[in-house]
Amino acid sequence: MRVRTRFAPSPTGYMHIGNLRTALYAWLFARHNNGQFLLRIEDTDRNRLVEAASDVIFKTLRDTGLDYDEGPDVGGDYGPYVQSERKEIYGKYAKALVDKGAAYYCFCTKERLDTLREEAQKEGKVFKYDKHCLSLSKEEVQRRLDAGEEYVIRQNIPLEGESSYDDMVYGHISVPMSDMEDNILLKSDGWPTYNLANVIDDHLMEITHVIRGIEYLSSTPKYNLLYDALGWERPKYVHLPPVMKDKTAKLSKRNGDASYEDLIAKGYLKEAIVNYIALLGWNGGGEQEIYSLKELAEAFSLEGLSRSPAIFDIEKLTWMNGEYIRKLSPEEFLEKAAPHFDKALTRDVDREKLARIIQPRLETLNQIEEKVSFFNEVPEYSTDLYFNKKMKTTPENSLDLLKEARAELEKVGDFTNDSLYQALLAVAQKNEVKNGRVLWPVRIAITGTEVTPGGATEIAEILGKTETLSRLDCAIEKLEKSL
RNA sequence: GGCUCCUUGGUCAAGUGGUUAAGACACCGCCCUCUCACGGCGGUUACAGGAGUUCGAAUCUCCUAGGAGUCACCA
Repeated sequence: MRVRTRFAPSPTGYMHIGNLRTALYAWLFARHNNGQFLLRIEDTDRNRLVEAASDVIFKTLRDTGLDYDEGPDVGGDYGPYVQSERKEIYGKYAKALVDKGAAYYCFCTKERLDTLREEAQKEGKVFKYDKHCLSLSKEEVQRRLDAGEEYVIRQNIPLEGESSYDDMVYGHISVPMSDMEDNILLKSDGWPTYNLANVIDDHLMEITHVIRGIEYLSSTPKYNLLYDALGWERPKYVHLPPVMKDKTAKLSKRNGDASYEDLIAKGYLKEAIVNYIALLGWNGGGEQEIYSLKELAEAFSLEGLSRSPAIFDIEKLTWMNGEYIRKLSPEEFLEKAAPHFDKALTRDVDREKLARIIQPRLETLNQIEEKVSFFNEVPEYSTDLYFNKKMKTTPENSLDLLKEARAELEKVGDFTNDSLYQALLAVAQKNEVKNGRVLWPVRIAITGTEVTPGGATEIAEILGKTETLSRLDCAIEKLEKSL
């Protein structure tokens, strides 16, 4: 039997990390087993429609490399893949369930239900529908249907016994019938609820493994009753633990927590995001942490899935992102950095050289802006920056060496790192001081910044001779004034 | 509250009756070094608690505690 998995999100307009991870795992399982992966849009809640929300889903899956064999925008033999285009199908099966006695028409008004709910609450009990309409005779049901009365179709849960199944992650799950309610399968607006739609679609689309969030773990026995009533084979189930923001709260857009788009906007690489979330709830048993999508597909197995919630740790993602940035070829890096350079640089500098010194020092692409701003102009700074204990520099001793350094640098024809470094080293040697005594002040003088990506001579090379000397002159002048 | 599930360092986690209880992030220290970062080396920190089974328990059982999910004409 060929493995078929699916990702079935409801279109909300963004892709949150937990959802993406669910899609990833479903995709990985399918690919690992040489199976098929499909996308289905669950939009049966007509009150919550969001304009063009499916586009975010299409785009994110395409972006991350989670290609689907069937789906709304790619077609397939089991379509349509959007639930709102399958309305008649659900109605048909809802009625079939009624005929089999597994479901029944219910005409109870909102008012009656509310009253019941209130009473239950007063008595401190959990409200459960009382199967009131189950006792209606066939004739009466027909009469009220003919009269055009509003109705829903409810699942008829047996009064006794239990329903159980074996989850591939959580093991044996068993729920007493008495704890299940006669949930609504078909709403009064004619649309199905998730309870009905997921069962019909997963069966019709021949899904072999249902991979979804843990929120469905305890309602799955109810769905199984439907499979049984229809005489359908139940799929295998793989429920996934949640992705948490902290110990007690789930990651959610409502809390302002990062979505996939947000992370991309913050300068994270899609490969790093995918790699990181793959490890949030799964591991291959070994020590490998950096995985390409392809490697993940090869290594993925259900045994590696965790049962406990995982907290989303942006720090580790950030570290991993740094790893991915460093792995980029110079060309790839330049391409990804370009928009940030455009934004950050007002002066014309050699981007290739700049890229070379900055690439190993980045954890996110967005850090480029802050790290290169001194190339545009020297910021306001205090001459206190010339104090450095380890280098044994002070504004006073810096001034003298700066003057000497300036004179030497002016003589350098080949204005490259190596030559510059040699020139400054010579200054240090001549004065019989440690290298830092001259390198530190030079770097401060030409950057006005305590921490820079790269050393004095690397930066001088990028700045160029004219700019370097001019900055040195300004710095010398500034020092003289302050002393 | 009922039901279902979960519980190894701050975080992700390996571990399936006998281990000095891995590794990674973070943190700290040292080295490298023209600052920072990278890299290298080292360090602090964990089996939620309690009973039991067993020669022996992070691993099996039970209880307690904590947490999560669910209990909609949302998915």
